[in-house]
Amino acid sequence: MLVERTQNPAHGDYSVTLPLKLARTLRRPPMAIAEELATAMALPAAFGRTAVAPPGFINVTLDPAWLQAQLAPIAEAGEAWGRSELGRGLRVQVEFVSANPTGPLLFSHARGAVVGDVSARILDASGFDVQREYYVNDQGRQIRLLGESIQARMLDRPVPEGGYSGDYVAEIAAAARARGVSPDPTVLAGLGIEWVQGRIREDLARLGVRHDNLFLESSLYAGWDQETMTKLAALGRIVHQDGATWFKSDSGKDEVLIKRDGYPTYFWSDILYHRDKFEKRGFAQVVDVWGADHQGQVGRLKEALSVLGVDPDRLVVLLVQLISVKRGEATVRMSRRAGVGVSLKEMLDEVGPDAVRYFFLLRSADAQMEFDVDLARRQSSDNPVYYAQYAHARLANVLTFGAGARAEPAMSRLDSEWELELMRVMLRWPDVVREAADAREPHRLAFFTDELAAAIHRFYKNCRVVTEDAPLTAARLLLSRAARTTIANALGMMGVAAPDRM
RNA sequence: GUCCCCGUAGCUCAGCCCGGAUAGAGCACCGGCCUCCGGAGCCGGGAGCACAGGUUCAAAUCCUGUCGGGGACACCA
Repeated sequence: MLVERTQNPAHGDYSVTLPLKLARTLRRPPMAIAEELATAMALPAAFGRTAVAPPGFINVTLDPAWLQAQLAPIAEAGEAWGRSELGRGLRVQVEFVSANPTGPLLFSHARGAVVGDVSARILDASGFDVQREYYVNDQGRQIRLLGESIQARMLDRPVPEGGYSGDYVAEIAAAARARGVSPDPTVLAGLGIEWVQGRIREDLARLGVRHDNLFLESSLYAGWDQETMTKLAALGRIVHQDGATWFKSDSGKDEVLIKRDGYPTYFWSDILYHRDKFEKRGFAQVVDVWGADHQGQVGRLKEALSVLGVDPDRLVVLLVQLISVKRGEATVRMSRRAGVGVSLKEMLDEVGPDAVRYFFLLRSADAQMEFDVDLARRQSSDNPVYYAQYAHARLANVLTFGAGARAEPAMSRLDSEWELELMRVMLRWPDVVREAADAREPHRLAFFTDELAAAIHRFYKNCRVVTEDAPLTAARLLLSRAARTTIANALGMMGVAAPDRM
């Protein structure tokens, strides 16, 4: 039987639409079915009353006494409130950011960083064994160009075609000179990668993002490549043509694996890398967070995995849509490839990590978005993140204020619309986490948090917590503790601070 | 030409996967609220499902098409 939440609280907490769906097959009026079903239903004690409403809904309402009885356990559970073991310790990897180590992170990378990080936090809270990985393209043309660019800088030569020319290149060159490193492009590339990775780690740390593992692309070519190539050849999937090595696809559109110049394509390294995740390291599931501009690569990678005997459904690719940054009247579209735009560091300086995270989480990953820098800066105190943080700070404050109270809480007196509404909202928290995990949609956390904060503010404004009435005060303090626990956990799962004062 | 994402209030976005009862939020705008736990707040107000068909008792939600915006279709990364 389908039970769903009502949109309108006046209709109760849950509704059953089965009578409407049965009307045709039973050839009876839906209202009559509803009446009969409502009488026959055996409901758990949590439900107070049921009502039948036209054209054939059965509405059920949670019993206030049941709601009130949930508060103490929530406050008691603390950080555990909302966590579950639904994942049963299944090994899952979330791979995100993975930007080439050829320059500092751009603001556009931050969206994937936040989506990946919070996805990992959600899976972790749901009882999965999560590893966060960063894949480092530490070889190939771009890395050679990085080395040559640093060399050019050291020797005061022009930057090579397609090379890198940012200030950081000069910094690396200066550091190399200071350390007496010889101007050899290969050595300098290694130095450059090290420097850039350090800088990336720094920026991510400021954003509250960390990885458990760095995986080097170069490690894929120590035998794993031959082994995989042999396997594909045995499967009849390898074709040599025009001096290159191709993957024979069922789509009719073959793809190059090894170029005529002997270097591997990204497709080839992707195959090796993902086969490594599943076959060598044994992850049950892998979540990749990619920019939308890589969308075309999902299908071919899954086909290759499938050919190699890996169930492609074990790989989930979250495609994060591109963002544009608006400054004044100018809008700059940012793509990973464009290589131009605002640096992450700059944006962290301007807006702060909490606002950046919350702002990204207030959009679903598959929607393009525009980030208005001037707005984010100018109206920082109106930013939704402060609304949520303030709700937490208010509760922290009132709990301190009422700390001395000693009385048996009169739970049944928490019966105003604001108190009951706050309980209803906070009790949804475990469902929100589960749904966010199932759907891989971190943004659900932010929308829930916003709703919870609103319920907290309304409760606070309409129900004075600390009064002469000791039993009522005790009950409202307990409600405040449960609400604070919930919003602290929600903010925490998003990696956003939950301050006691602000 | 083919494929993917998007089109909901003046602006930025939820809701669509899994169809239900007056479609939500923030910002902006208008009007109220500080003798009392923090006014970064609360209360009230106007305004919207791109378009056209179809399926259904019921469509923002499912299907088809059209029109817009973005992205992808390399021996680039």
